[in-house]
Amino acid sequence: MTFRFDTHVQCNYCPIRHRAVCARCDEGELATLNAIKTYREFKAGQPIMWRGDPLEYVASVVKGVASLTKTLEDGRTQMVGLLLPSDFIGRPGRAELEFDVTAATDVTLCCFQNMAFEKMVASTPHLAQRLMELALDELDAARDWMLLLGRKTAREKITTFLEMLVIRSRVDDIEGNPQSLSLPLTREQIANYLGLTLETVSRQLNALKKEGIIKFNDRRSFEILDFAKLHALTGDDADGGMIV
Amino acid sequence: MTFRFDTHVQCNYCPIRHRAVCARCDEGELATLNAIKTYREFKAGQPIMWRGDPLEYVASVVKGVASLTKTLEDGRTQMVGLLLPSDFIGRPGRAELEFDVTAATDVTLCCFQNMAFEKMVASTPHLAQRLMELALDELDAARDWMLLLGRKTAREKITTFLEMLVIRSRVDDIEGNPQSLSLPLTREQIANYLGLTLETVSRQLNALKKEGIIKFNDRRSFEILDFAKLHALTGDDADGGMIV
DNA sequence: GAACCCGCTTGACCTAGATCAAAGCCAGAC
DNA sequence: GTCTGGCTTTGATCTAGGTCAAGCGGGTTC
Repeated sequence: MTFRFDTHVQCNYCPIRHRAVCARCDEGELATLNAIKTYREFKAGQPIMWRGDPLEYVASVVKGVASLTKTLEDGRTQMVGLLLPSDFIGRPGRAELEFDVTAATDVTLCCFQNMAFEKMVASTPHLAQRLMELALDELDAARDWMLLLGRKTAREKITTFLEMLVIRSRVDDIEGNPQSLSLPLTREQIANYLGLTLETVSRQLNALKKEGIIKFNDRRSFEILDFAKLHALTGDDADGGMIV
Repeated sequence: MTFRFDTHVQCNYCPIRHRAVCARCDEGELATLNAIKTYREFKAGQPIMWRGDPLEYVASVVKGVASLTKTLEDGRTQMVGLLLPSDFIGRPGRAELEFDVTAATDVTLCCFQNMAFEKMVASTPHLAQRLMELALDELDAARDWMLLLGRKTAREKITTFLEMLVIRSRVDDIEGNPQSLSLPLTREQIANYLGLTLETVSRQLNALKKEGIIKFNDRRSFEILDFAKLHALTGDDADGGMIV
């Protein structure tokens, strides 16, 4: 089944219905949300929100990939989060963002006007709870990434990143080919996510290809040929908190 | 005024009363919390909680400094958080921790038995709200640190760290000498926080001393001699999100 | 007060990854 | 078809910070 998000899709048919901020809402709550939501589309590369802007709406990512980035005065940038479908943009009780949000691929958002949403959170424990869960998930992810940025080698960073894509996509593409994955970022974006340069990313990726661990179909999609070897290169322990 | 935390201090006299998880609680709510709280003390270096342990209690740091650390299988470790007075340990709705918590200095905690606390959160919006705020604060801090770990130079890392100590201590030591700051971590701990080696930390610190930007009183306390120069070395923009 | 330990400093050297530079490879525009 | 511009690859070189190693307080123990 495919959807067109430029129309007002019913929540029941929404692909992220059971994982997004609305996951725990009952039919009544959903109806209320449904009334205040609007879809917005962004082309790859388009800015979604800027750091410091007043936060007019909050949103769930329905489709596509968005990135959160921070920048130093001289232009060095670091991605501080990658938003995949069902992830949430916006922070309850905060007036503005601490980073830029950009569409990495074409993105569809399910947006809620901020004030209305806040009001609804205050009176809907199901929403408040879920928001807390999502915030804690992000915090865990941020801390895993701190370990990666501070202590992992280039090789470990790349393999950890690829493994994360596999794990997240297993959840996401229910019907899709589980082997062939899309690489939603350019080499430069990957570099900014991993705290590397784009040259190092390119070299590592091609080295993994030569070693028969991964294979590219085209430049933006790849397959894992040897998952065990990939995992062994991440530096994480065998069980490692990641549930596969 | 000084307190002895081995006795059951009244919340009203608690030094972190207005910033900790209980900040928004009214008198009645405070009484309930007061009834279920206990103080615990830890000597510097002692483990407070281990990763993967079931979370028996949650706590506020009343006094001292605790660290959150993650470790790779080969022993490389990265600090993923530094808990100063009023910071909270534990995560609502989560059964276990994703990292180790260790006392960096002597630490006093105000502990709440987990189940009782959870129950109280569910029925006390003041607590739930404050918990959410604290989680988002931690998330912001984690993301600032991701930028530091991924993109800053050793010099920038050290100066950012020192600046953070100054800013946090301005809030903390209301009556203390604002100039002389305690350095609550060893060189090795600082290195683990900044994604460096202890040798590099030592060299950078001594270089800053030679340049007349900081000065050591003894190995564990220092003064900032030139705050403007210090800030200029952090790589952050002039306004930079940090409110000083 | 000698021995020891632990955290720290300092020096010499090395390497992973950055930097600089030059092609190669599409995909879309005209 | 070919031009153009944005990615990507690949090579040569450089360097910040890591690694290894030796020594230095100064606080505690016996």
